[in-house]
Amino acid sequence: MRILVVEDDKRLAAALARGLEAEGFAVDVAGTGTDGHWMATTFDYDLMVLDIMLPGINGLRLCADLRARQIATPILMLTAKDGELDEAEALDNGADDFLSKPFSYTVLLARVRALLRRASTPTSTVLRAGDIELDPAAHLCRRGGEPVSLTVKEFAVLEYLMRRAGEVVPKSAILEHVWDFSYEGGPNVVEVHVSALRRKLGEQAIETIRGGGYRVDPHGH
Amino acid sequence: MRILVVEDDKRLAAALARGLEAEGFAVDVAGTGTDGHWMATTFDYDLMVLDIMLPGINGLRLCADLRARQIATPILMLTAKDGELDEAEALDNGADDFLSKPFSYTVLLARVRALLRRASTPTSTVLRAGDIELDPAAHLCRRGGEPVSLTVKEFAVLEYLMRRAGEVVPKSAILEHVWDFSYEGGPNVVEVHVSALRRKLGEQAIETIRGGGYRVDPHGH
DNA sequence: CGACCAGCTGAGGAAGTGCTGAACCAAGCT
DNA sequence: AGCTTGGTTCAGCACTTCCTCAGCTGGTCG
Repeated sequence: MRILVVEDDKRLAAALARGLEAEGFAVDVAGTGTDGHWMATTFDYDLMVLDIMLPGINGLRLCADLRARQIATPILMLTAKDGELDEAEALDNGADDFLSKPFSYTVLLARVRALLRRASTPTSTVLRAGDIELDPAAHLCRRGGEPVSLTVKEFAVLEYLMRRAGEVVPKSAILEHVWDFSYEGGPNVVEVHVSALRRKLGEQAIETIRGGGYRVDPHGH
Repeated sequence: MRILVVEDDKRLAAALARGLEAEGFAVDVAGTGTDGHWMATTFDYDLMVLDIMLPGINGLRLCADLRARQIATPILMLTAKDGELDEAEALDNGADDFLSKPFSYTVLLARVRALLRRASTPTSTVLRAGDIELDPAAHLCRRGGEPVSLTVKEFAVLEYLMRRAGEVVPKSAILEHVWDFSYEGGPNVVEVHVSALRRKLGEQAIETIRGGGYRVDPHGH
């Protein structure tokens, strides 16, 4: 899951990024509204956190503009302390939720989770594909009922593939969603992790589409 | 379990804090409605105790506002002596329960426990996971029927993990809920206590998810 | 048929993460 | 006061995880 944070306060931005990364999200940070706009329209995020007060384009404008471009990504707006007006405006401009500063990281995380949950399929927390099931909340993976232990990265890759079960997912997409922006390595990392996953889950768990990417079959081969 | 007490009578507030802390709760105290509002929106509490009469924002307003912000934390309202009106109003404004002054500490504690119980699993006072059972009210822990003596902190950590049985709980979450506001230390404290718990309850009682957090299995491994 | 390209995988190394024993401190008890 | 107990910090250790690299495989196309 990839998140864009647009926030000009460097300390806050860094804290958010660190915290969210610790939860397994891939986080990109933009320091101005203009940068944020560019990144939001250039890459494909699963959620955005926008500060309302920004140099360049402000958060409300940014939000409204993204909506106008049909970008439906959930947006969490950070409003100034006790600015009740801001909050109404945030919602009017297409934000999904707001949070007034100062806020605790835990609250933010809860909101982020709620938004992601609301945005994704509103059913069952367990992902299934063939004889493989994956429970992201419990960090639990089973193959034919037998538990399989996965590392955090492996889990993230598999989760992403399974959320897109049936589709061919290009390596670049996996890279973009599981690794963050600042990662400079090549697509081989993905291959390495897929290889590890296959060792644990069986050859046929993940199909390779040469020149295209990977694919997990929703009904197991 | 972390509790916010908003009470302007310093003596009462201190007494409540001391008492609840002795039970193993992490307690933060606010002396005015305004402070209370800030803390309630900034940190993530498991329960709040609000006095209805407060300088700044009064208890009812505070409560209503928190509900408007989608904060669903259980709220116990302290109403003035025989104010039957207050009680109805408390409930109307989103409080979960009330207690009219003067009250005994024991009664308060019972209500607090009831609210916490209602908020998590909607049944039974005892938490169970595999062969481990935990009775927060009696401060009692058994492993396979055999009593195990736990310190207050150990108990608190285990209780939090067991209320979230099945989920992966990040160390940061444990820190936020078991330690209060003023604690500045790192995540190693959690490791130390988990280590102690494992020594007493067995290696497999608490699972480590590297890079993720800890998890207790509801059915015991 | 042979060169090339995409992808696979084993090895190795560096960094990160977690565990635990020991020391230290504060508070309560005798 | 001394003792005991619980909580915290710290440092060293062990282990895992992740990434890079390089050689390999097998399909594809000139």
